[in-house]
Amino acid sequence: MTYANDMPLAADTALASDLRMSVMRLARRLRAERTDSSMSISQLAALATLDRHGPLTPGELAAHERVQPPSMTRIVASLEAAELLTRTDHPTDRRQVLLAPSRAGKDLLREDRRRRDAWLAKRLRDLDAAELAVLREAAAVLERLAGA
Amino acid sequence: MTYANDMPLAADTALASDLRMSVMRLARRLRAERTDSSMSISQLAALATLDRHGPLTPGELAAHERVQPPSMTRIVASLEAAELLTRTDHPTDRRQVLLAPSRAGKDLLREDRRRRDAWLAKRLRDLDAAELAVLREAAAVLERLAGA
DNA sequence: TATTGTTATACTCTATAACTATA
DNA sequence: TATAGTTATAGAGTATAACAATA
Repeated sequence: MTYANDMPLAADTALASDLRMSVMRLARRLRAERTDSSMSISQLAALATLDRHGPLTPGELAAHERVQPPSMTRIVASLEAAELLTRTDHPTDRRQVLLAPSRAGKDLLREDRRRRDAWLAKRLRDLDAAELAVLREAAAVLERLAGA
Repeated sequence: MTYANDMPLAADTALASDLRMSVMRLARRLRAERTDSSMSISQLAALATLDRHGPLTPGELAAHERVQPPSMTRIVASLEAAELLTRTDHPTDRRQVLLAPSRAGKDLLREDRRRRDAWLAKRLRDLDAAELAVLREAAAVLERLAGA
């Protein structure tokens, strides 16, 4: 029985509301489990983006993080001072530079992820098999929703 | 077959990682759908807490929002200036005051939720019946995880 | 004397505008 | 002349310390 496409819009609206609240609430809890309070959210986010996308110029990184270039200049400077990223010359354009996480930067990101995963994994142990199965399927669907 | 409780811990760690990433990513998208850019995140969050928990004193509200009392003084002052909340005298202690959202404040919160729900509901229409069923069950599980 | 809330002041983060170096 | 990045400066938002009013 595939009634979902025929259901009144109200049903999806209620699901949207429930889902939004539970997702936002869990996200707040996960956010609170940050590793290193010495690095700000913006600094960690910029470093994580470099780790995901590979080397970027400051301008590209600013665009990705939706901040203005001067703001990224400061974020990059602080990460560089902490030796969490490295700058290398752009191969063809001497105005530009390429940024990448250093070994220490990668280690910090890995530790950050590890701690958050550990917090969540610990709570997953309180769930039964059926609930875990639901989450396994839901993770993929949530990912698609976010990317849409 | 209920193998989940017997599975090696690594399996839950992988699920934790996948789930964390998808939840955080969706939360970012939902956050970006804010209604009213004239009110900051902190202001909106404080107002929403008053709406959920009923009248609170400034001190209680500061504790809920994890900010210091002087910071809450400023947030409350701005909400009051915008006529989004009201202050009433505490019934027994003249040092304290009770804060509650005004009618306009409730309307603003409702509009904010409506817009976010609409964004998500629109995307839910792209899913099939099985995926919607998974999300219906997952919403409850996620809620429990967040509250744990 | 302790507690609630506010005022005074400083720090962090981000923005816009102006500047330097390179294309 | 246009573009990449930085420096100078200003505006939010939050914190700590000091203060006023009430318990």
